[in-house]
Amino acid sequence: MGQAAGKAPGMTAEMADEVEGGAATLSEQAYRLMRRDIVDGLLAPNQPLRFEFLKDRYGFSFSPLREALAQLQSERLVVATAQRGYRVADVSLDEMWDAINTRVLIETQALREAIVHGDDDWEGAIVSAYHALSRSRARHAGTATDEAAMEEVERRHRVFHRSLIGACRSRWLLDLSALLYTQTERYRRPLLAKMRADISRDREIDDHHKEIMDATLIRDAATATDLLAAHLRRTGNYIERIQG
Amino acid sequence: MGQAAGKAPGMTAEMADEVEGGAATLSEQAYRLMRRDIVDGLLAPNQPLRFEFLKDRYGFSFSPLREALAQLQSERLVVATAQRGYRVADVSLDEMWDAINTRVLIETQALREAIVHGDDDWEGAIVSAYHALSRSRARHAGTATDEAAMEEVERRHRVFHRSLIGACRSRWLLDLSALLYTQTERYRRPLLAKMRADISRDREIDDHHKEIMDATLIRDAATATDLLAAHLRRTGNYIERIQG
DNA sequence: AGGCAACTGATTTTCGAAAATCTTCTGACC
DNA sequence: GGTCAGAAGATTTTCGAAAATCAGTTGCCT
Repeated sequence: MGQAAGKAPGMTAEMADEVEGGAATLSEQAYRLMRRDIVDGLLAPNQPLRFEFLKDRYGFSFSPLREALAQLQSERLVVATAQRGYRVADVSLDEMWDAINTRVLIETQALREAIVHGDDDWEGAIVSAYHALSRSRARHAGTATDEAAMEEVERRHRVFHRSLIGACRSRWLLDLSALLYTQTERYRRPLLAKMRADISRDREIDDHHKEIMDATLIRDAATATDLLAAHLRRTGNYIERIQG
Repeated sequence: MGQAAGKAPGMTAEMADEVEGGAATLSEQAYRLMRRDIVDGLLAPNQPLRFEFLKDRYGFSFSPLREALAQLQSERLVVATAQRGYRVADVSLDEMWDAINTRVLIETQALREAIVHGDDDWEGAIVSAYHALSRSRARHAGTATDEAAMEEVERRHRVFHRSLIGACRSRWLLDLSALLYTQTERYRRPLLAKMRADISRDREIDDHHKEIMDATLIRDAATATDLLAAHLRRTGNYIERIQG
């Protein structure tokens, strides 16, 4: 069972489900679990990652854990210090904005290229992803306490964003997009419950998604990329406001 | 001895010398050595990386080797297949152009930001780096057989390019620039001897570096970034021509 | 001749102990 | 009380053997 599909930096746990049934090594499993927990804030920024603690938490012995940490290190989700182990990489508003702005740079370029190359299937995937997301959001509107519902919305949210750039032919742009998505999720996901409880904002988000989609489908690259950039930055502003 | 300075993705072996005297773990050493050998083409594209082979070659036992490979995997220099080990990531002209174009996207943005934020020290670093590179190139012009001389030129080449974006305040752009630099070096370094023996081209390169520097120093971002993009793509064209 | 199962050898991955290193505590000295 | 050296305990990293898996070969059956 190859890992080529599973090894793009920043690949989400959802996308990894396709190979979950395959023979993922223990280190691969550890990598995914830890990455998820870092992104969700369950492993806190700057938290030391002691091996006995990780062994208790995840049930893996040290070697797979170390391999997973080596990968997470290269993705800047953990920081290694020789002889003194690993800790979760810190977060900050500066880092958040750096990640957002870099993500804007990458994803607007990926969107531009998708708009150039996209075909009917690509358009269909966008429409379908938007539809699923929108319905899911509406069905669970204001439901800020149902974990499974929120996970479903998040999964569809991810699929929607990914579908926009689905026709981009640059492997590097797609990989970096996924990497930066993960980084920015570290700021957004811990605030999910609060954001989802904000009904008017939730409605706004849906509108923004639709505007991005519409501009994309009529192949208006300038408008689509502007809307995407604004959407990403608006989330940053919201997070900044909440964090104080 | 912290590894924060040593862990930026794609950091070159030269920059790592600053921490070489520190207590680098065996896995860190393995990572650096293997990365260098992959970039230099000594570990060939698509070559399986057998652990006994690596143990013989580098003198490390399996655990540090595995950790190093995990890092290289996240940097797309090796490909992992569950239960079947690792192999060096393949190269292709398509991949080269993807890496070059993505590098152009990242580095032109980094240069734009450096031009906005750069101060006298930054300018001084550029001038000094250009001077050192140019002198080194002239001193070793046409010397395509002296390894040490070529390494010196390459080191200075790297320092020059890095100095251009030295005043960029985005950690992400700097890290991604280093990562993409490493990727594109996989195509350039194996052809170094041939390129350095091409005297007229070598003189041209020097001229291009100067033009980029001059535009940067007068803060003409549009010209500087155009020249940088053209420089990077010209190298791609040269490689494409040689490879057939 | 082709297909399949079992076996053998090669290779990868994991395990846990040993070695190495760091951190904290204790006791002696000023 | 403060400082320093040594000891003890905690933690990390590495090692190499065992367990797990893969790849190739052999033998049997149709």
